[in-house]
Amino acid sequence: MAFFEGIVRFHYSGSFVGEGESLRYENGIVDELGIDPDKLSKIELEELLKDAGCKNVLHIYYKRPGISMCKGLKLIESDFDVLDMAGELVDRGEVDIYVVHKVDDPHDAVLELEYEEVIEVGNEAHVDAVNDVGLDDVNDAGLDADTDAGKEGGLENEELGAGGQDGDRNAQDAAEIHVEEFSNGCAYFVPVEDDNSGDKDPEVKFARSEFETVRDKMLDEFERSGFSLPGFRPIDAAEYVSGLENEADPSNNLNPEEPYYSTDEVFSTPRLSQKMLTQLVSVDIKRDPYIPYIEIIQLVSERYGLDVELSMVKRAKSDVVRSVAANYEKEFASLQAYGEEIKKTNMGSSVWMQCHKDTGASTDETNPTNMPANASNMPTDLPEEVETSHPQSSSRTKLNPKKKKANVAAIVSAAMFLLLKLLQLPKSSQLGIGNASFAANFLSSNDVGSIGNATVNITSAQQVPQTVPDNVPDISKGKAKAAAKAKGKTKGKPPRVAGRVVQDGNGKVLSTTEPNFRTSPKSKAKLFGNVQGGSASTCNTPTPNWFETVSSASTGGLQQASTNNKRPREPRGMEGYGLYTNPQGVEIEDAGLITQRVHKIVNKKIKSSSEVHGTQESNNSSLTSKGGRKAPWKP
DNA sequence: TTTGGCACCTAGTTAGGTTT
DNA sequence: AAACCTAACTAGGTGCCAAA
Repeated sequence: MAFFEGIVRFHYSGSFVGEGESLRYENGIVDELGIDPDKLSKIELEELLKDAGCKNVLHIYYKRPGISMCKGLKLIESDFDVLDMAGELVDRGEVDIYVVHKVDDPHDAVLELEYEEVIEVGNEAHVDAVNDVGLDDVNDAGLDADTDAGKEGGLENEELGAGGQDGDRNAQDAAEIHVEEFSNGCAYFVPVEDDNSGDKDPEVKFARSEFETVRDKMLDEFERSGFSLPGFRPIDAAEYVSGLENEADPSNNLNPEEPYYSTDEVFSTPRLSQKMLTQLVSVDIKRDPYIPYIEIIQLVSERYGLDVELSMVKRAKSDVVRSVAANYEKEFASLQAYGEEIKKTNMGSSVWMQCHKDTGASTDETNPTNMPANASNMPTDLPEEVETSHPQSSSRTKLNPKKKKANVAAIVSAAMFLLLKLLQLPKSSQLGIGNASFAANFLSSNDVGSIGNATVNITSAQQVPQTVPDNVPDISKGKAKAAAKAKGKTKGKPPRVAGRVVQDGNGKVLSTTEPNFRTSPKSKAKLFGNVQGGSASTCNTPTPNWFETVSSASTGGLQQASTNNKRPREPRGMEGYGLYTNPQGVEIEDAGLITQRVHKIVNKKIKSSSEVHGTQESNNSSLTSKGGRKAPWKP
């Protein structure tokens, strides 16, 4: 039940006319609805309009109350805009929404597209008309229409309504202007037709012939539409197979009201290429790199009315992510120069950089950092090679290729880096919703031929605030609570990482101890296979010195890795803790809750007959060697 | 060359069982 | 009841191939 409903006034089926302060929306229908601002979303808005019979929606604007039409219109592009609008609705109690419709006639749409191409070659005469056709480039900053096409042509569009434009001009008007321009010297073609350079080059020659084909088809298209242009080549009826005769002359159509759809490859609806899709969704993917494919498909469907295949979406997303990563690399590469510049231009500045390498060394020697990276303590006595995955990356990517190998020291170094980053947070800091995790796959083989992999996850837990901060808008509190609730669903109490961090008063890390990864003897046995009592895997890698097993509460000795002699419960269980102290040694806070989970999933090529850990310790992967699902295990 | 479809593979989550 | 674990599941990435 809504506690508050604001009045939302929908204006649709009309169009913007006038200019400047006299800009207005005319010939439209107005519907008023009482709406709970908390329930507003872009999809909800579109649904409401759809229910009202409002079709061909191109753009939705809302007008900020109390501000004139020409300055107060804001384009609704995402839920963020809707949130802004909801804020206005709460403040003012009402808000106006204006709908700009698409051009109905497909012919007009074609002309509109082609018309913009004319602008790209710098024909100033058309700039105003573009805005008339569909408010395409009206933005939210006072409707300053600044088109990319206009920019390329060295033009700058005038503010909507302030440039002598007739808002009620329709696409046909635009097309006529377009045609006039063509008949007056065929501006689109002249630069190419007059260019005789490179005639001897076969590629240029071929390109010219292609151009002529395109030009002729385009002229044919105009002819069908009743336009007479210089250079027109009459359509050869022989080119058309039976059933397409009517296309040669629109007047022969049985139903003149029926819109003409060309089957011409140039003017028919172009196929949405993967590259185009990449452009369409790149903003959304950059905004949320973890956006699921299905959401992208829905988004494209809702926003553009296009159905796209999953594999296309996959590739598009992949391209965007790759391009972003490339940018990161460039930016990272310039960090040092940036730091030098800061020191040079701002005397007295200090620049600290913490670098992490994928090689064995964990720090760059040139780094003047006071954050100990413990490179010298990095263990090097772990199993041979590991595969790595990037923190917070859920899957293998091209940037983290399957075959990429790094030594164990690098893995632990990376884990350390993550841990230090976590501990480095000031007392009041939160990582936000979500886990930061690091995973390493240990590929272990040994002389009896078993091959396995283990995953070590170091996960920051409970980083979601228990209470929603006051500065979080009401509208998002529910989501934050839901996320917090969802995070809290993790079962059991995972083991912890122990470490000591000394901070200064500003939360800056002065020193740390190397964290000890503590886990049960059984898990240790599974990882390293050298504990008395046998092991799940039969590899005999020495236990690294950083890997600490929990001692017995009664004997103080190490526990046996055996299901019939399990580690007894201790008051602190297996919990480690992170201790924050100030330089005087006074505890600041319990860093805790940086957890480690150790799993082992072993794909044994030769199954051992002595699986000492019983049913729970089954080392069979749930996957077959072919990647399929195995039948559920039954005792 | 692009796209769709598929197989294969990996990572992360969680329900529910087992052990202590 | 807590700690720990596995199986089942979902989501996603990569490579290959055939068709357009």
